[in-house]
Amino acid sequence: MSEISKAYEPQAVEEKWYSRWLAEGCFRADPASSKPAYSIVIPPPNVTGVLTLGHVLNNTLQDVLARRARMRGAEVLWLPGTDHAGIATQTVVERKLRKEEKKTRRDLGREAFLERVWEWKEKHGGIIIEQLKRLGASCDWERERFTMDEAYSREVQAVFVDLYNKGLIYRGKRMVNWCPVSLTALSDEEVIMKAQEGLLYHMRYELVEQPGQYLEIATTRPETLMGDTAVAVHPNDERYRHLIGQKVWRPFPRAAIPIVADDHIDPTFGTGVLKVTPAHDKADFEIGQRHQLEIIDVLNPDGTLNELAGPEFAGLDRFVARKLAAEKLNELGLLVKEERYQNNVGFSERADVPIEPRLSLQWFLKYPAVEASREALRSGEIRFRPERWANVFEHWMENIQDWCISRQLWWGHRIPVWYRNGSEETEFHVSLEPPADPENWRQEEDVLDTWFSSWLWPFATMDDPTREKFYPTSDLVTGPDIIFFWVARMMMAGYEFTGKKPFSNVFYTGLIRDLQGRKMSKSLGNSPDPLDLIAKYGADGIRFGLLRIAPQGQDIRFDEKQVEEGRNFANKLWNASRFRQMHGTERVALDLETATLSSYSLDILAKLDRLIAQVDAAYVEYRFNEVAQLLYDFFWSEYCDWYVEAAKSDIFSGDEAAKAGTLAVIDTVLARLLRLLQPLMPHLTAELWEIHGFEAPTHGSSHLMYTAWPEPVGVEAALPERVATAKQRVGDVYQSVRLARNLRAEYRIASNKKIAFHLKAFPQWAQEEVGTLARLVNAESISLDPDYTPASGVPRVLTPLGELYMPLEGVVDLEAERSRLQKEIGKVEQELITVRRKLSSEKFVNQAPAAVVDEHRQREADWGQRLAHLQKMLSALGA
RNA sequence: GCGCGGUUAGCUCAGCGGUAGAGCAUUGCCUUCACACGGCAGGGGUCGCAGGUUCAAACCCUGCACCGCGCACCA
Repeated sequence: MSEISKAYEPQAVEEKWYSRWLAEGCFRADPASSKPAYSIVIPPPNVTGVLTLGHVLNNTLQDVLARRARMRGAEVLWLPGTDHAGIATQTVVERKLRKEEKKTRRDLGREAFLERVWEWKEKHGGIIIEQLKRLGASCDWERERFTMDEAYSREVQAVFVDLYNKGLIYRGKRMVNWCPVSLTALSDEEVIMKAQEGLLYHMRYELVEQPGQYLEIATTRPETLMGDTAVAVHPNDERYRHLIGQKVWRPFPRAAIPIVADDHIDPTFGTGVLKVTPAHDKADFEIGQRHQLEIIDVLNPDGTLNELAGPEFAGLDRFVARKLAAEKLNELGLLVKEERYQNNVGFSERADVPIEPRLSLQWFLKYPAVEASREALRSGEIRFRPERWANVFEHWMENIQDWCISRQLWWGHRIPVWYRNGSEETEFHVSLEPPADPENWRQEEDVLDTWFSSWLWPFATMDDPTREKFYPTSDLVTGPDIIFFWVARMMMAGYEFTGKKPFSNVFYTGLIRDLQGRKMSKSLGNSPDPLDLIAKYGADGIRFGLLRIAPQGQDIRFDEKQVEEGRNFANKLWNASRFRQMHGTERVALDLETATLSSYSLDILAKLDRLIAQVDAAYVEYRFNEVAQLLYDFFWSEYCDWYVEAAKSDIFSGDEAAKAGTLAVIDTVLARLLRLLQPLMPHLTAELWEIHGFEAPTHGSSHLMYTAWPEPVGVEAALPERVATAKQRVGDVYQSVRLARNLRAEYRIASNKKIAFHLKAFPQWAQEEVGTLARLVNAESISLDPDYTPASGVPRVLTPLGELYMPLEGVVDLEAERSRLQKEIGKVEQELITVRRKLSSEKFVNQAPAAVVDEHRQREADWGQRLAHLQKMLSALGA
């Protein structure tokens, strides 16, 4: 086994294990299993998507949960798949079509275009699925689903029909958010408010009844004034009260429009006068309804102006028209001023252009099961972690508006509605099947919002036996940015259509940002390709690195250093295993009763037991970063830096019993550690498990991933007194080591130089540990002569094991030693003062918990003893 | 405007009532028989500011400042 390479090389190992797991069906979920069920559905990435760091974090967390559940004896289903992502996918294919064939989708026609999209999907879609495999995701790939699969589509349409029949879906002409680029309506959630630097134009409209008198109006959108059908003031605004009911001249096209009074107007904003454009603003539309105003739509769907805006404007883009309108007002002497102004403008999430409020005929949904969903969170039937996201959810649910679910796209689930030809769409048929006489009917052109299919994901992806076993799902891992888009809607769909919650826990990850705190985005080019990172550091490296810095629901600033750290950790594990293999490949079982166990061994076993308990506790709270950190600290610091170094005494001692005992402990620690790390670093741990030939109880397969989650060794319960003594001694030895190394470093002694030490005034047991102490401080020897009399000025330090002297030829500096000791005494005195001040406070002694007071008393005694000892050493130096 | 986060070592972040921590970076020593993707030792912090509660506050409370996010919006 000594031929294992010096550095861990992840690529080959990761590939080997992943294909082995696939070949052996390790990820397969069996609905007929008698094991308890554990299930997760993947948040389906867009079929157009490529893996981002966000996906890496999100899916690593899911994998950790799934893998740990397997080790705890669950039958695990992690169900993967992709989302058809209506607008995104259609846009990608349209762009390609335009670029390669200079054609639009309309040139091809609906059917031919959809064929192209499917072709594209077959060829390029689902890249992300292959990328997830590189990460080590233990999804049951045989169950991969797509939101446009036949069965899934049917379920989507059935849900539409059902909701229609329940009276929750209706069609209506309403103000919707219109995307002038995608040419479709959007839901409120797909609109992102952004602060914009713009201009506030102050213009004036002449009063019809009082020529030469003007009403000043402030607006950010002069290009819509051609659609103004009124101006409005607040009914109680003294400045304008007398004008209500009169008229003003709209300058172009010139027309007299009324001055109306409406409560919606804020008299303190601008001039207190609002131009009312019912066709192009939601609030204006409502004012228009209240006052029966005419609606003049001056915009085309693509955001250009139409002929109603007048010949000069027809065909102009809205932003070009804005400037022109301002110029024209200026020419007419109607522009009072322009001032810089910051306001919020709604942008289309996909196309990243300002949306237009637009009156159009759309399908809407009144959300079902709203109360059941809210109650689920309140009662704890569903839990969010971190819990603060529940407030966000609650707030949204409170103010919930009907959902515009129709989209003017081709790629998606076509709405199952047919209109009778010639009926002006007043007679229609809502059903899964077309009407019996299809030639007389025409199907609705629109498709459904992508999220109208995603909200069924937790159950529409499952067949009956699967649902029986695995639904409701256990955990959901997703980003808080889709609480409304997805999580809330899944809850409503779950209760409405299955009568059950869709999941028990929702874990919200943080967003991954760059070092400047910016969101990762393609356009900024600040998003590293995870595949490159995997190639460079290994999948386990990136997994561990991200896990370690992923606090609960907090945003993360990503630094490649963190991945490097993960890689280094993997390498350290590799080499610790290599070290073990160098001392024999035979496994030695640990028998606590009979084995020869050093204090160090007992101590590390106790620490291992504590680690297991801490890791379990962290998992209960979904504190993944803590899990990673605990394992990292234990392994690197406690195990490698301290235990293994100390254990070398036994390994190289020639005492076979001591060596065997130590190797058994090493095996015990490594075997448990590999199991604890399996969910985090599945490939590396699988490889090492096999190299070592470890064995453990399993849940039905010999793979590490199916071994039982580790139980504590129970060393403290088995050997309470010996462990207590060992802990005390090991603590003292390690502290002494630190002090001795410090002494060496202070005298600038090269790390590799062996030094002879003398130890005085030691406890009896120190004799047993002096060999290990010598090894750890790289001592030539440590003599224990009680009569040793140091020459004046010999470097010395007081350790828990006694006075340690480091006689060096030519280094006898009385002054230096005196000042070193005095400095040390000064520190100890300071500590004593602090502790004594505390203990002299009556309130502290009477009111603090007894344990805390005792701790302080103990501290006082320790420091006091130490002070006395130091003073003795100082006087021995000769004052 | 309302709400939610954040502010701790040069950087990225843990800690969230009882003597300030990690990784990276930095300084010095070391290629000694697991590992230089490494080891040892060190330097570096009045825990955003101001009050308060408490025997004890980085941690709890109140206010303020700055950064980020969400919701709602005034044209």
